[in-house]
Amino acid sequence: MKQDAKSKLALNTYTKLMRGTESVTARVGRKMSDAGLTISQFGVLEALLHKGPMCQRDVASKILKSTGNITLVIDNLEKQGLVQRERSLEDRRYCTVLLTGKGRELIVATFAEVEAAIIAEMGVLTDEEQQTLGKLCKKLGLREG
Amino acid sequence: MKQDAKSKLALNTYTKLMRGTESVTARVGRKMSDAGLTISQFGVLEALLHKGPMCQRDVASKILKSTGNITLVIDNLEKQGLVQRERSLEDRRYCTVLLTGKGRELIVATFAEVEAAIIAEMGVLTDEEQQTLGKLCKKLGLREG
DNA sequence: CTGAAACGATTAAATGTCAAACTATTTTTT
DNA sequence: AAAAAATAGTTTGACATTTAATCGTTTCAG
Repeated sequence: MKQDAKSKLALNTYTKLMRGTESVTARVGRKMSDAGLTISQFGVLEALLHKGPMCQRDVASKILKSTGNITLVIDNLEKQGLVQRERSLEDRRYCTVLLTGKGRELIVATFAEVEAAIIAEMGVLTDEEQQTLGKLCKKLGLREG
Repeated sequence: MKQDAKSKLALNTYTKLMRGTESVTARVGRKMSDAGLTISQFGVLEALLHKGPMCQRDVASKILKSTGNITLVIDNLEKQGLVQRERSLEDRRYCTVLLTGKGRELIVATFAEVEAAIIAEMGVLTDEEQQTLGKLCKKLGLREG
């Protein structure tokens, strides 16, 4: 294949990857916003649900956002009574963040919705296609830079 | 395959898709921020470069953002002297947005950088893999909802 | 033990994002 | 032609995001 055609293929593939992903993200994201949650808020609650209480730094690394960001997201979740901060007694630099009852209820229900939406989205691909897609995406993500 | 395993596969594929795409986006996006442009700003300039002057509504639909958003992005580009607004004379509701010389220079150079980065990113996949990835992503994006 | 370095969290400033309300202009209806 | 509907753009308010600066706390080295 000529270099020029190779470039076109690469750009074309990139575009399809972006469009497809955005499209899926938008539809799955709607389940979150239907529940009154942003994607980040959902991510925080989901991490707390599945990994248990943790400090803000760990939350940040779990959802791949900056710590400055997490402060605000948790502020907003706290205002809504979905999570609670507890300053650690042993090391007062740490804030442990934990779900409230209300928060747990909401994230359990919303997670189920989101999970179903993801399964529906991926359902347009056969199992084999999904495996292939996963493999290719993993390859793309590898060279962490 | 059992339903449970099917669900796991779907969630797993979704995660890989998101991670891989984020990873690529971050690295390609660095070329834009190196040039002092945000992703949105790049998108606007690129549209103007390749499609020629257009009104804000068309810019918005081209980069898939809300019109309220575009107003601000173009405000910021205008402040930097990269684009220029011209109120249409026939229909005064329309603003035609066009590149300045400075804007054209910047986007031509930056686009080349970004294009090279994309080609490099996709280069970890063989041509055949790229074709497969493109096809699968297209399938995922289809059911516009 | 004390000062320096490291670390977790917070804050601030710049930009982006959307949705919704609003303005100005044009087109359509009656 | 006047009223109503549609359209392009702007503004506003709430949230997100990053980077960099700052605050308070803890650890560690001398």
